[in-house]
Amino acid sequence: MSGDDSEASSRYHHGDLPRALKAAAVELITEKGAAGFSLREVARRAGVSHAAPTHHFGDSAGLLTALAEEGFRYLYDALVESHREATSAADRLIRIARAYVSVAHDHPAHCAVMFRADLIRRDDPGCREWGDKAYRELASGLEALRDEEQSDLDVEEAAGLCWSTMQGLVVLYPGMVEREIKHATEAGAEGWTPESIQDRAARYGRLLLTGLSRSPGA
Amino acid sequence: MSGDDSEASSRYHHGDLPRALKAAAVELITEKGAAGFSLREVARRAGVSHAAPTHHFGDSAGLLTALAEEGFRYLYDALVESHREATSAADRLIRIARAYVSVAHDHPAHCAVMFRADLIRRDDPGCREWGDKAYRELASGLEALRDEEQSDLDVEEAAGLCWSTMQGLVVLYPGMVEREIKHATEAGAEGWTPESIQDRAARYGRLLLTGLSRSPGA
DNA sequence: GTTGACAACTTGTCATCGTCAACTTTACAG
DNA sequence: CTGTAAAGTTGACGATGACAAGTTGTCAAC
Repeated sequence: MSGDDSEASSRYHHGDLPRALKAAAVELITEKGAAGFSLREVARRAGVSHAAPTHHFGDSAGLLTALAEEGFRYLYDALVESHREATSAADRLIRIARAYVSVAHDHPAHCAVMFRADLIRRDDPGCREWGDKAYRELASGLEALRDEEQSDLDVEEAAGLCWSTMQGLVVLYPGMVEREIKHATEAGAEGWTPESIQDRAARYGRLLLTGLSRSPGA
Repeated sequence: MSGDDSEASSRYHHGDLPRALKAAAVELITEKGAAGFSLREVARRAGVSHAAPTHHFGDSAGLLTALAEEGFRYLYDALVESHREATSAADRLIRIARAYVSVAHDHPAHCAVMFRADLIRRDDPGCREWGDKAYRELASGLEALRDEEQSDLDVEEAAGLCWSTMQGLVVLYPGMVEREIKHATEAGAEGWTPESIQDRAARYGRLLLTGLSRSPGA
């Protein structure tokens, strides 16, 4: 009746356990990476017994799938914002690149599982829905680019290229999703700030733009 | 003295266990993905006890690191071959793209661990050595491109872009390293053959080439 | 306002996993 | 023949994911 914990409503036994579990999972993955994830540890951090998550997410793939869905939602939101703020099609491509890196930086734990088919259920309805929406948002930005500047752009092809490049960038460079080999830098892994990777993403976007703006069917 | 098993020499107790373990690991990862990997299962498939791998690889990260090193070696070899067969700098970039996809297709298990900092020891000397060699081979191809066609190409930048794009391509498209969400295809995951992905990689290479061949500092 | 039913959560168990320590077997040097 | 070290085995420990069964809280119906 009176003893509310902090924020969540008193609809359930212990407040909003699903949310608490997802938060704990994010925290754990951020700390130890996707391989360090453990359902029991998540439950422990949420202050519940080791079997509590079962009733909300089924198994560990269920929890991680929920995280992936959330991640795609973040990506979708960021892309929509890019779309909204862009002043030209060219500007939009660069903003898309920055958006991708922003999401990876702001939500590393989500990104660490979003593309891991071995950890999540990629055919989950919600996960698919938001993933598709994010991809379609990217494609629509490229359609605008085609309409404004170039008529012979293969949108599907270009979207695949952009998606792949940004995904590779995020996976490959240190400090983003999980620390990674630093072949591309040789000089050292330090010196990679979120801003520098953002800038790199923007330059890549520009390079892609240049390539996409010429006749692709050469 | 006389009872050789099949191929390996009789130098050790049971032939060439390290090789047998790596082969079993490749088989297991190919079947069940990187997350389905288990040291004990590998030992089981190699016909030895669960603790045998310890004496050769230390722990599971040791075995996977050895696999990653092997994978980088495959990549290096493929890139060297691309370099050798190329008739022009432009042709080289396309061949590099194809090479990357070939390695991912021929050695999916290796590629599934090569970029997984949470599973391998990225600072392992051998792993670093071959990874660096592969990257430098890519960079040298781009240097040739710069020298032959364009003088103001930022090689480091271009190499990063190519590396990221190919990595993303390999990770993202179904049937390659591990089956993945298929946002980029929507129509369905079927219809993705190794050849079609190879062609896609080549087209991406061409697009990148177009972008890289113009002044990057626009 | 008592009862009953269901959701939320707990406790206990099982097979499996990675890692460690101790033991056994084989190869080879002296 | 003997001793030593590498190669491989057995056994054990704590931790994990999944499952089964029990417990607690909540809310609707009467």
